[in-house]
Formats: sequence, structure tokens, C-alpha cells
Amino acid sequence: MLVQYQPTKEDFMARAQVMKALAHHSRLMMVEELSRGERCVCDLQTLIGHDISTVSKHLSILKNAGILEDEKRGKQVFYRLRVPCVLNFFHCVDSVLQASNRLK
Amino acid sequence: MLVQYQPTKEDFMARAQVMKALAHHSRLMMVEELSRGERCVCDLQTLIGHDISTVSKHLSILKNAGILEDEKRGKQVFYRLRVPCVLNFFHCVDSVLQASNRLK
DNA sequence: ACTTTTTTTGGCCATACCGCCAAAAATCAT
DNA sequence: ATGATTTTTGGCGGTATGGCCAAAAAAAGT
Repeated sequence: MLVQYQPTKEDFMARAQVMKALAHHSRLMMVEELSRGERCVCDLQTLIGHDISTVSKHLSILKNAGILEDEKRGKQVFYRLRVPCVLNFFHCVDSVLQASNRLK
Repeated sequence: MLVQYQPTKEDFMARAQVMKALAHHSRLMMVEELSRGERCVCDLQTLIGHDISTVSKHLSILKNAGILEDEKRGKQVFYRLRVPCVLNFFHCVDSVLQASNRLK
């Protein structure tokens, strides 16, 4: 069930965990890339440009938060968005930036 | 203007800055409280239960991110939501938690 | 002017985060 | 079995975060 009435401190901690997973530019880039379809780790590594172990750790953070799911096919692991509504965050975040003139 | 076509790495870093501001349970609690109207720092201190200097720092993080604005009236400083769309995050975050059974 | 009330700032300390490298795992091909 | 490819895991070091306390600032009352 959804949180109702008065969410507890634990509810807010769980929510913050999800927000934390989205609070890094590399992870946001990966989420946006995955909005266009599933990608393997190596695809995302080319996108991010960091060490593949770094990329893998970012992906596991997003997976543990419940935002992504993965599937192994052959030697590759494919990640995809599990809850696409997180894409809506971008619109609001951009309007926050717009309101504070931090967006060109 | 809003970000269009291909957001740059800097765009994603700016977005991540906003997400980071929301990536803490105390700050999420304050945002929800402020959705019901403006509050002074002391009100939010009673809500959060931490040292008032801690609360003040949390508030300045949210303010610097562009999420809150403040107004001084007399001895008190009142904070309020500047971009209420951040409240919509809760719905989506809860559905992420729901999908991963981390919500009661 | 002094005191009280409210908030912010600076500094300290413990913990968390993020990058890399090296090594381990897992799968497939030879 | 050996080797190549892809991903994950463990560990290290530098930086950032979040709590508290003490002190500074700012406003109002006596």
C-alpha cells in the first residue's frame, strides 16, 4: 500500500534512499539513457567515460534502490528502468533550476 | 529555457545538485511540512528534533538548491516552498519502494 | 546599553561517498 | 583445459556530508 496520513521517519528514510540513488550526475545520465531502452554495462561505460567498475557500482546503487532491474544474457548484463516515472523528475528539477536561473 | 535535445554533463550536474538537496530524510520531512504552509526555523526544529544549527544548515541547502525561499519577519525566519512540484516526487518514490516491497 | 530570543556561521569529528586499480566470477570460444 | 570478454567485488585514498557545540548576528523588549 501507499504511504498514507502521517509517514514515519522510517518512511522518509526509505524515500531518501531512493532520492540518494538519483543524486549523482552519472546515475542521472544513465537513467535518461535507459529511458530509450535497455543497455548493457559496456554501453553505459562508453556513455559515462569512467572505469567500468565505477559504472557497475553506480548501476548496483540504482538497482538496490529499486529503480533499475538487470538481466544477464550471455556474457552481458542488461539494465533497464523498472519505474519509468522517475523520468518525470527531470521536468520538475529543470523548473527548480529555471526558477533559480541556474539553467541556460 | 528548459533543457532540450541533449543535456550536457553540466546540466546533469546541476540536476544532481537539486536531487542531492532532497536526498536526506530530514530535508524530505521539512519539504512535506512546508507543503502545508510556511514555517519558521523553530517550528521545523521541533519537527526534526535535531540541534537548531543542524536544521538551519539543512534549510540553507534546500534554499541554495532553489527549492525553498525564506523571509525574515521580526526575529524569525520563515521558509516556504518555491517550486511545489517537488511534492510530486513522493508519489513516484513511493511506487519505487512499493515495487521493491520496501514499503509496508 | 543590556538582555533575551531566534537564526546563522565556523570548526571539529565520525562516517559515507566516489574514483581507481587489481582480482575474482561468469560466460563463451578454441 | 586455456584464453578472451564482460561484469562484479574488495580495498585504498581523497573528498563530501551530517551531527554537535560555541560563538556571532540580528531583532525586539526592558
